Amino acid sequence: MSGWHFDNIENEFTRILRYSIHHKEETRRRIVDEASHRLRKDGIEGTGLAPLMHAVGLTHGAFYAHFASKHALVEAALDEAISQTLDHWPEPHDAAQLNDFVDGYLSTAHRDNPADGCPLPSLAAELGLRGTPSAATDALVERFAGRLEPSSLNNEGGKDEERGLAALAAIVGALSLARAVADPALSDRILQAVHAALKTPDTP
Amino acid sequence: MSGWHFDNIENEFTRILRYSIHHKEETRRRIVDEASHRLRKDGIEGTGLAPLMHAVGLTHGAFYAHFASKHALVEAALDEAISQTLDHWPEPHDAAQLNDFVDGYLSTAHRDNPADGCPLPSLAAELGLRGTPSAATDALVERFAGRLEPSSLNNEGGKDEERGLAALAAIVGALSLARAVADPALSDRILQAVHAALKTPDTP
DNA sequence: TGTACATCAGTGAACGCGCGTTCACTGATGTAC
DNA sequence: TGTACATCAGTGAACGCGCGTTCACTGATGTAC
Repeated sequence: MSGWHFDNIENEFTRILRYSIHHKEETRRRIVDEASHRLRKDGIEGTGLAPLMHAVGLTHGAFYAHFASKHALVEAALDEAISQTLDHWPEPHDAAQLNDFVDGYLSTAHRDNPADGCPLPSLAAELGLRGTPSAATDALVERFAGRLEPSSLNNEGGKDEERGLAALAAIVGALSLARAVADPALSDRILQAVHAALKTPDTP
Repeated sequence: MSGWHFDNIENEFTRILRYSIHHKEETRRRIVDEASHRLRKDGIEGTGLAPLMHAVGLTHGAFYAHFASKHALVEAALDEAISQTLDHWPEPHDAAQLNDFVDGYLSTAHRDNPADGCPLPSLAAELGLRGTPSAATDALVERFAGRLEPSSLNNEGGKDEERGLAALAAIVGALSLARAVADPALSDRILQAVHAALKTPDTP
């Protein structure tokens, strides 16, 4: 009797998990993933819900089965972009890995593919102007700056933390500017210039 | 006879200049000026023509008496913002003036008033993503980088031009990030960090 | 001086469109018995 | 096995709104004679 009762509950629970939640979670994940790329490529205002949902293979009406509002999606998609970014450029453990980090960040591939890159160069301005700053952005800044600490922007003075933040500002600014200028040669020179400036003293 | 003829033309010309062109030019100037501030504060997509025109004291219908399209206004307003920026931070002639330059650019006043500041931190991403890069942006980057050349981002190696571009990337990135983060303390630390990194070696 | 006319910056209503959001409905899946 | 019912992710039409853009019109200014 009580066994049957609990079995019933478990079956009900399993059914919900197996079909309802798993399937819905997967769809939600696909929406967030697509949005995280579109956000970095087209900006927040430039990312419309209808085109987004159609890219995922659904009609736009389905959106509100997954999110309360566009703002909720933007938060989730930004978190996803940040998480992908932190995974893509992991903590460097020696000077060589740090150089790889900087090389990759300042590469033309990164400049030319904002959709798959760091959200800071593409979204920092919009996040700042629109007054929707999230703690996630702060976390990305702090963690990225931490990973850049061993590099030295300056010859002496200043704490490591300061150097990391300055290096982050330089690479984010470099990518922003490299994408904004019309002349490809100038764009390359910007990346190169910051690359040279960030060379650690022990790797001349 | 011919004198009367030419006088007539001159009067006609004067009339057109005094009322028509002067008045219209003044109105156009007011539209461009207002737009240049709104662009830096709200972005290109965030700047609507109707609110803009009403801020200038006109109805939105009058807009197309002055500009062929929103795009034409954006170009003019960006040129104006760039020109204002170059005027506001003139060529430094010694280390002290260069330090004033960097101090002003990285000030909390500049961070907190994007409408009156450099268009690069607020507009670089939108200009890059939307694929509307103008030669004016390139000119601002080149000239600003030139003005920052005496500063050294690195202890040695690299040409002056490289150092100027790297310094520009750092201050533009610093402002972008300082505006994007939620925590005011982190925002201040970013400005401070780049400020410390850009201290010239001869002014410790 | 007075009347008829020309100019043209600015008005205000309207257009088609894409936006974020809502909602009654569908249809596949699974349960009840 | 077969029929009646419940669930719920997704559909598709519709909403109000602000956007960039168009256009017939107004009204102040000045000329013609």
